[in-house]
Amino acid sequence: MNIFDINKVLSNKVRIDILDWLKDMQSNFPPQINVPDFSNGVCVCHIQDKSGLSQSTISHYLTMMHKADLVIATRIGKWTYYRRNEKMIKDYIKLLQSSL
Amino acid sequence: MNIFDINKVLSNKVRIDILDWLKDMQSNFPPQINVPDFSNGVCVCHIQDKSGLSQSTISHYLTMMHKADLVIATRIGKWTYYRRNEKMIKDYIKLLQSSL
DNA sequence: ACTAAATATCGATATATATCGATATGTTTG
DNA sequence: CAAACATATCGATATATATCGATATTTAGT
Repeated sequence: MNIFDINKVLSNKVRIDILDWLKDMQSNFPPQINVPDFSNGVCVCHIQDKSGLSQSTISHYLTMMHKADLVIATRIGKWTYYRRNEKMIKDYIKLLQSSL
Repeated sequence: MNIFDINKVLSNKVRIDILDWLKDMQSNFPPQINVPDFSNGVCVCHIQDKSGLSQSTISHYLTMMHKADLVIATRIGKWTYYRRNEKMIKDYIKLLQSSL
């Protein structure tokens, strides 16, 4: 893990927003249809709807957040569900605390 | 204060390094000549020497770090001394902790 | 006032990021 | 297996960032 690489991912308002929305999926997103609950996260299309950006842009953002380990991706059928990687987020903050 | 604006400043290795070097100025920089100690920080030329980048680049970096309130600048004579703004750095980490 | 030194700003260029629409890939279902 | 759908990837373009050398500004000492 590298502070400035993660900071790059987090230097964009929409990506910070996505991480924030995923903190409370029940209130920020419509109920899931193809899975019983939010335990795997939220599908790309709902994040896209909320962001107002194009499908390709949001998919790209989620991919880079996933490469930085900030989110966990789960493919179920046609859908990919994304949720926060709380451990990584905590580790990142701890690293900042100790090294900044 | 805005998380992603500060993250932009901190999404560059050299700028993170500078903040780190300024944590222990005695061991990271030669003794100051025109001022008695490091209480106001380190002059631009010493930071430039350590970084290996051009004078204009380092001056630019320090200016943006200053605009983000991450460092405090003090002009004494021909020299500008930069030191960490510990309060701001703490506030930034706190904000990250509470909002990320 | 003139010169030299330290820093800041300007202008240029190369590289990176943001963002889109189009296309490809993978999955489900008729 | 063909069609439909969700997501991922590609290719393009506009904007931003990194970085330099050159120039301007500020200050100190003659």
